[in-house]
Amino acid sequence: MTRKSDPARSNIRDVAARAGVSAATVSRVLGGVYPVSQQTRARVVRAVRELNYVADARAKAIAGVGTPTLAFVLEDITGPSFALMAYGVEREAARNGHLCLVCGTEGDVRQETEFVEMMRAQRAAAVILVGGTADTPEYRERTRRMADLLASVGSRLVLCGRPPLDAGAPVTVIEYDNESGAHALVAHVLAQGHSRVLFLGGRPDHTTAQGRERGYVSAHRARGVDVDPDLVLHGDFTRDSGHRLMRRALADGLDFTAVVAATDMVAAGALTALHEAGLKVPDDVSLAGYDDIPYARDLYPALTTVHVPYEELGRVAVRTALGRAPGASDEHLLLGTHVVVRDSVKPPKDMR
Amino acid sequence: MTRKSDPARSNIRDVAARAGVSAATVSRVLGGVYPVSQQTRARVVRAVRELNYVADARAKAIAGVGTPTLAFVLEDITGPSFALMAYGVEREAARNGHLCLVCGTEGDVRQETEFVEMMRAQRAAAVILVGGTADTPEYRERTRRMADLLASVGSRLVLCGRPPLDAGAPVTVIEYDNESGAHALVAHVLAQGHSRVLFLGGRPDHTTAQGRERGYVSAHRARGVDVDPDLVLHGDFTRDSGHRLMRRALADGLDFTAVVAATDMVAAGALTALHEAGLKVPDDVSLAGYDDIPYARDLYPALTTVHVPYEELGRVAVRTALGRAPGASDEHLLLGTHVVVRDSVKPPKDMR
DNA sequence: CTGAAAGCGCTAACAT
DNA sequence: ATGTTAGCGCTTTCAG
Repeated sequence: MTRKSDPARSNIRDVAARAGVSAATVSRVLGGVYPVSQQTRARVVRAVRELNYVADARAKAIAGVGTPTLAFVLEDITGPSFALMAYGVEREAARNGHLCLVCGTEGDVRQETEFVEMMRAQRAAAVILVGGTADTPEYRERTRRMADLLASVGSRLVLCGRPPLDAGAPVTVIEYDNESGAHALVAHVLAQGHSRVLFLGGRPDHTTAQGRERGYVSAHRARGVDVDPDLVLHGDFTRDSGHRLMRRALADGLDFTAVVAATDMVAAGALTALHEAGLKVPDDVSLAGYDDIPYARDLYPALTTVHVPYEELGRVAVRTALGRAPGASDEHLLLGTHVVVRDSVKPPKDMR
Repeated sequence: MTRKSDPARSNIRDVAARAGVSAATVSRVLGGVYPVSQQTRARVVRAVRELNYVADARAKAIAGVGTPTLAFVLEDITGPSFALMAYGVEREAARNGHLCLVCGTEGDVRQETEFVEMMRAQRAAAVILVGGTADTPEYRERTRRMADLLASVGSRLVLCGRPPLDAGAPVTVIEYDNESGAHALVAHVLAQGHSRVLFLGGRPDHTTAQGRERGYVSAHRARGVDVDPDLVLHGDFTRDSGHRLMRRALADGLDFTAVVAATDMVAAGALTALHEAGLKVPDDVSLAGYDDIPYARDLYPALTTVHVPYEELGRVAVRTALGRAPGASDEHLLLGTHVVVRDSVKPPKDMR
């Protein structure tokens, strides 16, 4: 028995039949600009309406005229900075008539690899991978392979805030400048007169965390103040990590007058711990964050932090991805950041 | 000239040729379970690897074996509660082997309609529409039409936190209980001894806002305290709205000892305004929010609010959507909420 | 201006 | 176990 399709779903031939024309004609009137007589066009349009017909986008795709698709692969869309990027990506994709697929990986390499392979099968125009990771040989190899595979089907890999690959890989990498952002921020804190500033960092092998930590160190060096290794703590980029680290620092009786957190979320956790300990910010201790997530200014006190143009990052990612030839070799963009001064950093007590 | 495809992209026939078998055989070994001799299988697998072949998912789709897709349409993925739902939707979609398309509408009806039509063309398994709106006849009509159109291609519309349609529409609607959540919250506030509680509401025609406002009113009624109409203000669900409304209330010299905001974002804005005015929460005035977004507990003081199971909402949405027959008529789920007591609500001064 | 037919890349029924 | 042949739903030559 020939697989007769569901009577509800009408296809181009149903429309053609109802309009008394050929499928080719229907395709033409729907296509837009091909010359068709008023008569026929009207009949076809009518049939289309009566049948509520829409051409199957997948069929169009394989015939070469589909809606292009873009994929956005990230760890967890719930993080405010990721959400901002997702927003940028989606908006820019829509602006360019692209559909936008999202995939969460929970930081799991297997899921990431599987998703990318699916996107390759989907013939996605580009796959945007976001979020820092450890920059290991394994990472480079695996990612290089994904880039090549994607390129082989005419797609393109975009790395956003991820370590770049070896030269020649068919990828676009877009980063924001973690090191100089952190440098500027810490310089600001030091300039207020602090000399013992606690750093609440991320995973030691995570490139984003590393960049920010380098900025912390270089700012000290630039000002000629030593960094006390005891003052740099490691955790991850979550609120809970900030909370835990801060409590521990307090319990350990660490000596500091300011704290710089690797992300605003970490700062939020730290702030709560500080409050719990009965410490006032910025009167007793200054606090700064990083990312400038929307909630930063609603913390109390409003958080001094580094603004990262996440939404723009997302937009740029799709723009350059779509602008590039698929097989083109690597390209590297670095977006700037700037510190935004709010109320959480003040000179230390003994300087007032 | 026959449209010879890009030599880089290899198709099933290239693989077949290289392995010295027919396309059908390749399809079979890739398909998995169909009997193929070890010999052939090995050769095919080899050819596949050498060519980095992946079957075109769109072609598979029209042949009837594609990866199903799910669409998530929302106003702005940047809002924390939306992000949470998006997370739930994406995770549950992935768990079920579905791809997840997201579309932002910026609250624009035109964009929404266009997206839904695109999804119909994509033959998405389901389209999940989220976020309250005004429940007008226009809304019902337009949405009913979308539901019918979707149903006509075997897809299904899911309304999440949106006003339900008239009976018989092929939709699934999943709501969270705004009214009783607000009722419980306001009852809690009143129970602390407050009798003049300011309500920072949303758009008067917005169903979510209405539900929460009804809860505010009914809680008063239940306790036999009159609501002063001057104490219910309208804005929208943003942080800025909360800030503005709160400032105005203060400037106008409104008399109240507690404020209940229609969302946590509104509460965050209000809290900032309160701080700016030198008022202490909860010592001078109590404050409560709604939604229990992740940042609620990092506000200072930690915000008493109503927990809405947003992630679960997303998961339930896809589960029921996928579980339902496409043309099935309406179904209505109501998810419960509960108040989470933190530090921002205390008895009023004169009660201590 | 319109239709017949070939093709896009894949799968499945039908033969061997 | 494998190849041949129809499809799937659409677009686009190629002929009129």
